Amino acid sequence: MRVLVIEDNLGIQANIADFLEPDCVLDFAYNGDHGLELALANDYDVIVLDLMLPRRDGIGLCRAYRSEANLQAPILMLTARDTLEDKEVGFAAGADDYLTKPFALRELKIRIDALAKRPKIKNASSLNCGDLTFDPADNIVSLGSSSKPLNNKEGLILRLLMEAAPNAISGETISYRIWGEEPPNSGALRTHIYNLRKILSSLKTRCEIETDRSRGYRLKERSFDE
Amino acid sequence: MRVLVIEDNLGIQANIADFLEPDCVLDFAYNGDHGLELALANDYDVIVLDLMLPRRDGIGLCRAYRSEANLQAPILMLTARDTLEDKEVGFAAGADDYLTKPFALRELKIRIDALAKRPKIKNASSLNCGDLTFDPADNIVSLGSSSKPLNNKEGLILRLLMEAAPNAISGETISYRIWGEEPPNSGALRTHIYNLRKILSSLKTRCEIETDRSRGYRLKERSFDE
DNA sequence: TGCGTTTTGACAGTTTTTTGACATTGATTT
DNA sequence: AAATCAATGTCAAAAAACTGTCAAAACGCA
Repeated sequence: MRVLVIEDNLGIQANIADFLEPDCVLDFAYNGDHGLELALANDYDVIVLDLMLPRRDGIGLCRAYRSEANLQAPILMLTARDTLEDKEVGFAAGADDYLTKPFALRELKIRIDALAKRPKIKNASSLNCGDLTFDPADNIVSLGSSSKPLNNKEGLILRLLMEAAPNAISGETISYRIWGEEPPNSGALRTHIYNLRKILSSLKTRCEIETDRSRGYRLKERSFDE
Repeated sequence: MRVLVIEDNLGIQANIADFLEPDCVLDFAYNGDHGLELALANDYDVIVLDLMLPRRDGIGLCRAYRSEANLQAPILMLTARDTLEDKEVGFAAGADDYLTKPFALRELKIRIDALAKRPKIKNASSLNCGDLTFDPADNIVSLGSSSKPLNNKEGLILRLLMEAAPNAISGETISYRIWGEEPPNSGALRTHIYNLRKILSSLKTRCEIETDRSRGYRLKERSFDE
């Protein structure tokens, strides 16, 4: 079972780690931004979310996750706030369970197990931009009736481009989202972009990958006069 | 939203009714037998279950429901018992949430709403995909009159594939669901898929296990022209 | 022990991913 | 305007990863 714990208090973190570690693979995030990033990038069975976080508020994180994530893991909120209003806000933001501090670790464990049992919700998964459609579930780009399968990396890159569109996304960001801390040490990304472009143009789409020199890439619909 | 409330205390019942009635269609059961009967016969969005019941204990009811119901509604347990052991027993019996008396009606409402959001689990006794039928109870796949028994692992894998169909399910996920944290350290899964394929093709089914390279396997019905 | 189940390990074939060498581009400096 | 430099495009080929195949070994149980 994979669990993401977004909690800045190191003591609580350590407790949770000790208690859950035998049964779970745990990832930790120490602030909201990092937490959201991990949550979106990976497929967890449960997300444990403290509401008091540096960098990004837990409620906001939860909302953002619910609206952006493709595969929705259940979220268990953890907080010292225990008024009904707080709970209402938490559940309204998309929580699935709510535990107030101090709590027993065993109860946390029990509730995590219960949450993990329920099936995950899939968000409507297909993306589009201009005349193009991309379905990350099966890595297929299509324009009307014609379509092409992408391989894994190409799919990831196109997904990032589509999610970012019409803004540019930096090569560094793409690289980090795909490879994490250790990207290949040569211009692999360049090659993938090159291949993606070939595939897109073979589809005769009006979308193309623009490069914004030294800033990144952008997926854009060509205007008629080009 | 349809909610079944299994609760013998008339006062609590009335309170719940008053509070939830505007948003929910409520059914009430006053004892365990009646509760189980209603639960199995109807399709509720949530079941609120008091644990102290005449005629049939709530825990037993919950277990019975989980093993017998085809469409599994989430169960919220309601009880005065608040020790961790009680909660453990409750969740182990199949509860999805657990609220101890006395509780605020608003909190009950909030949690009911949260539970209702999640999709219900299907407990279909037999699965099918295209022309194939698989009965997980006795591990037999069949197509019309011809059928083949599967061994344990093959059955588990076919079940996962059928549940996921028509989507792909990753090798990692299958592996985790079958072996947990410690999968065999060699390509056992590959071998099982290989054998499953042989069995399927011996049945002359139009379903086949497609592989989605680097993303997993998918059970798919061949189209006519293939 | 014997038998069915499950895992292992080796190999081959395929696809994906990375590498590296070189060309091109655009901005900046001289 | 020419020279320069970093960023990017292009492409083929090497490397790595993934998958299918199958026989044999290990396991678990009656």
